Amino acid sequence: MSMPESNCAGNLPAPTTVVSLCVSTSPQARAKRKIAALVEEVENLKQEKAIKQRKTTYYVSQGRALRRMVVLYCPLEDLVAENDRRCKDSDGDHTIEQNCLQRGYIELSKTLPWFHEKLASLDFEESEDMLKQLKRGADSARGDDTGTLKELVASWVNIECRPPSFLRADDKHHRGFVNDACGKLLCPAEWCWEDPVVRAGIRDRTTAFIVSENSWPMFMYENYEADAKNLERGLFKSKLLVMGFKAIFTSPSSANEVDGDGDGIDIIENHRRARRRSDHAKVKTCVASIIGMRKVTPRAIAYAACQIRFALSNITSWRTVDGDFDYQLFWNNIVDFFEDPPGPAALARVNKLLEWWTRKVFGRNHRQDLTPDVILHISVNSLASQRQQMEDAAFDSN
DNA sequence: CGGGCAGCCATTGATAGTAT
DNA sequence: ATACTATCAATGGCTGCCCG
Repeated sequence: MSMPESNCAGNLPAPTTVVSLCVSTSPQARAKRKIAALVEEVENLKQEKAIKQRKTTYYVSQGRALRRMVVLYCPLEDLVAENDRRCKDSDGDHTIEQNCLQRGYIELSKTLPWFHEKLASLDFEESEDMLKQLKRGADSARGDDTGTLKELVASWVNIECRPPSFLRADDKHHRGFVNDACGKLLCPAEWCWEDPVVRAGIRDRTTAFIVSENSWPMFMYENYEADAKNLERGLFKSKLLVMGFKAIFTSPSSANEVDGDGDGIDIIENHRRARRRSDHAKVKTCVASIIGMRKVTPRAIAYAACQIRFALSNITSWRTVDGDFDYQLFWNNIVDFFEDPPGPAALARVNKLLEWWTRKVFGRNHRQDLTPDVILHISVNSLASQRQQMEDAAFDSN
C-alpha cells in the first residue's frame, strides 16, 4: 500500500534544488497528489467494505432452522398457500399431500414462533422478500451440514465397517454402490448385500433390483441388520444415524460420544453454561439450542437420514433424485412413519422411539418441555390424523 | 494467550434457463 | 447456437467461545 508513495519520494529531486525546480516538477507533484487521492479512495473502499461485510440479516439466520426442522425441499410458499387455502374454506376434504403441507406449516410456526403474525403484517412484496431470505438461510445451512457430514461420514464408515480400502474424506466418487461398505449400508433392508446376485443386480440397476425410496436402507437399522419378517425392529436405531444427528444438531465432536446406552451429558452442561450468561445472543452453543430444539422431532430425524444417505452416495451435489431414489419422497416416508402411524399400537411404538432418541441425544436428565407448545391461531388440522387414529383404535377394539 | 472447535457468511464456480 | 442471467451448492475465511 505504501509502496507507490515511497517510490515517488525516491524520485523526487534533492532538497537543494527544490526551489529552482518547483515549476518543472509539477507533473510529479500532480502524480503524487493523484496517488494520494487514489490511496484515499482505496481506504474509503476498504472502510465501506468493512462496514458492508458481515451484515447479517435476521431472516437469513432465522431461516437456517427450516431445512433441519420443517421441510427438506418444499418451498415455503407452498406451506403458506396451503394454510391460506384452509383459512378460506375451513371445512372440506383435504388430500394427503395437503395434510402434509399443513403439518409443515404448523411445524414452521412452532420453529419460528414469530412467523405467522409477521407474515400477516406484511404486504405481498415484503413477504416475498422475507421468504426469499429465509430460504437463503435454509439452503446455506443445509449446504454447511452436507459439507461437514461428507468428511465425518467417511471417517465413521472407515471405523465402523473397516472397508478394505478406506473412504477418502474429500472425495465422493468412490462411494455409493460401487463401494462395498457404502453399498451394504445403502442396500435396502429386504435384500442381502452379501448375495452376489443382489450386489450385481443393484449395481447394474436391473429391474428386479431397483433401489427406491420405498425401502429402508440398511444404515438406518441397529447394528446394520434388519429382520425381514419384522422390518420395524431396530429401525431408526442405528449408530450411524444417531451420530449424524448429533453431528448436525449438537456438534460434530459430540457425535463421537455415541456408544452403548450412555447418554450425552455435555449438552446439559452446555445449556447450563448458556443460561449462566446474561446475553444469550453472544453465547455459542450447539445448533439444537440455537434453533430451540428441546426434543428430537420426526422431521429432524428425517433430515439427518437424508443427509447421511447423501453422504454415503456418490453424487457430488444436491439433487432430489439419485437414480431411482427420490430424497423428497424418502423424507416424506420417514415423516409419515412418525407422524401418521396406522394405529394406536404403532403410535405408542413411535412415541417410545422418539423418547429413546431424545434421551440418546440430549441425555437422561434433559427436560423437554420447558416451553409450552406454541398456541396456533391457524386452523389446526393435525386433527385429521388424530381422527384417523381414533378410527383405527375403534376398529381394533371391535 | 494461543490453539482448536463451531457456526456463520461472502465469495466463487458451476449449471440450468432464457433471450437474442 | 451463443451470450447473458439467475440460482445454487461448495469453499474458504472470519469470529467468538472454550480450555489448557
